[in-house]
Amino acid sequence: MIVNNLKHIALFKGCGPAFFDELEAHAQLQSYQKGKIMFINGEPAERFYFIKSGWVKLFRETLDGTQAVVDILTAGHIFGETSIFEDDAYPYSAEIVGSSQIMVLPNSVLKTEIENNNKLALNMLSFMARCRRQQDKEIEHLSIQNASQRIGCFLLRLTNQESAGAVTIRLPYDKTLVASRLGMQPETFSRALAKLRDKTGIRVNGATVEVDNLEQLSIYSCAACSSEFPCKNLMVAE
Amino acid sequence: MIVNNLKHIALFKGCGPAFFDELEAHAQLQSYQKGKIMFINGEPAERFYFIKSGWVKLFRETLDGTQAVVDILTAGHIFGETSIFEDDAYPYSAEIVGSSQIMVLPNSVLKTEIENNNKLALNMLSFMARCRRQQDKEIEHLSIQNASQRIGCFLLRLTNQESAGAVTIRLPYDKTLVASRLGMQPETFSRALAKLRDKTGIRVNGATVEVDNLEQLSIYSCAACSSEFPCKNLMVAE
DNA sequence: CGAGGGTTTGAAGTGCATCAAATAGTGTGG
DNA sequence: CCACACTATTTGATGCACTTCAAACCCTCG
Repeated sequence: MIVNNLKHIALFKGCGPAFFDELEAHAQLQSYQKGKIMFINGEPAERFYFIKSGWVKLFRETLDGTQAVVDILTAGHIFGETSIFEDDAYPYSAEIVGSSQIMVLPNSVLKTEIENNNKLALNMLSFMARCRRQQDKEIEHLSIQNASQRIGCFLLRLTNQESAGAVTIRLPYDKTLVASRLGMQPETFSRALAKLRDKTGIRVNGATVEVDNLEQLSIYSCAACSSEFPCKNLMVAE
Repeated sequence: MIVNNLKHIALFKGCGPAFFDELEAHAQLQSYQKGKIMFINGEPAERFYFIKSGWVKLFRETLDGTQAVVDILTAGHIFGETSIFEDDAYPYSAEIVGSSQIMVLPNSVLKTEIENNNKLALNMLSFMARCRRQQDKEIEHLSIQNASQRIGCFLLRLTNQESAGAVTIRLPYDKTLVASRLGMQPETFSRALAKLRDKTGIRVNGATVEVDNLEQLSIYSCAACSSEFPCKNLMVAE
């Protein structure tokens, strides 16, 4: 079954075989190239999507063309599903930013199942609660962290929190894209990363960042954050 | 019954009398003075709260004491309820900012009911979806609107969208508090409001703002917003 | 009337954006 | 394998928006 991947994500834990059969009946696995727009903000939302591989950017844009990046997702994440609670319209636009394999699924099946299967409704609630918490943090960071600290925080989220000592981090996508994800200009990103390097002793080489002392990075970045120390992982993995 | 107010809010539509009886059995109606801290971020979350009257500020603060205001709520809103999906810990702190009458209720009853009553779970999902959408907007505004535009947007949300012509708006609380709600300093608020006045022809007198031409205000404020024009109401009323 | 908080104003500094241009890196066809 | 085109990234110079610190002003309330 092509929907097998879905069986392992937390959101669908506790859903019966009938549900997966129904999904399978309408599922399509597709490949998309960088630049492809999956849907745009406000469009009627008939489908949700599961990312098997690749990268997807969620964003909104104003009349004058300025973009606000909502999130950038990768393998294992779903998107477009929340629209079933919001007038069946997508609350953001989605664009492929790295060639992706994506499973296309009907929202109607999900909606029906949520209405009838309380377990799924509860999973969905936990999921949404985690998203809200993440968004809360996002708001906090935008208002009280400076550019360098936001980058540091971003790097910390890329490490597996467990590793205490030295780590090597690879930026998952373009620096320009990271910049937009963090709500700053590419030029600012470049300068702020250089400043972070000077302040915390990290070494930057292209998309590779080496950190000898995670704690020092944490002290600098998390100074302006309400999170417990050290920073809890903010990723909403599925 | 003191919980009668709860019967009319959208979240609890479809809940049976047994649920309200159970709530009633543990409900307390209390009065609190300005300055009272209801709970702090991270504390075990045993209760949720319904505001009968007054104003409550939700916020988080960093080690160095900087505050990030999450939201400011008034009569008809509930808070502290999302913690039941988040390790039973409050995700923010709550402080009374205007003397309030508040109904104190046990989270356990709510949790049990959500687990057993699918209708309530679905209501909760809609509610959370609306909150997420609001937060999305919040993030967008912080990153692409300037101070004056954020104030204009805030004023527009205080009007009842219907009224097309001239309106008189009263700021619901301190200018200092409005400033923090919008993520700016009181000084910046003062100057940005003056700028907004010059740009849109509104008249400001203490806490009273008179708008002759809502559209002009809307054009100025919503230029940097992805919302449909004019701005949809963002309040998450209950 | 005087104390104290809220609000405004002034002056100076900081951080980020913007515009412009140089540099590095990548993929292309010859 | 090189030259070229194109994009990503960095660097420099400048301006604007917001913050910060300081002080004045205003308003309310005892």
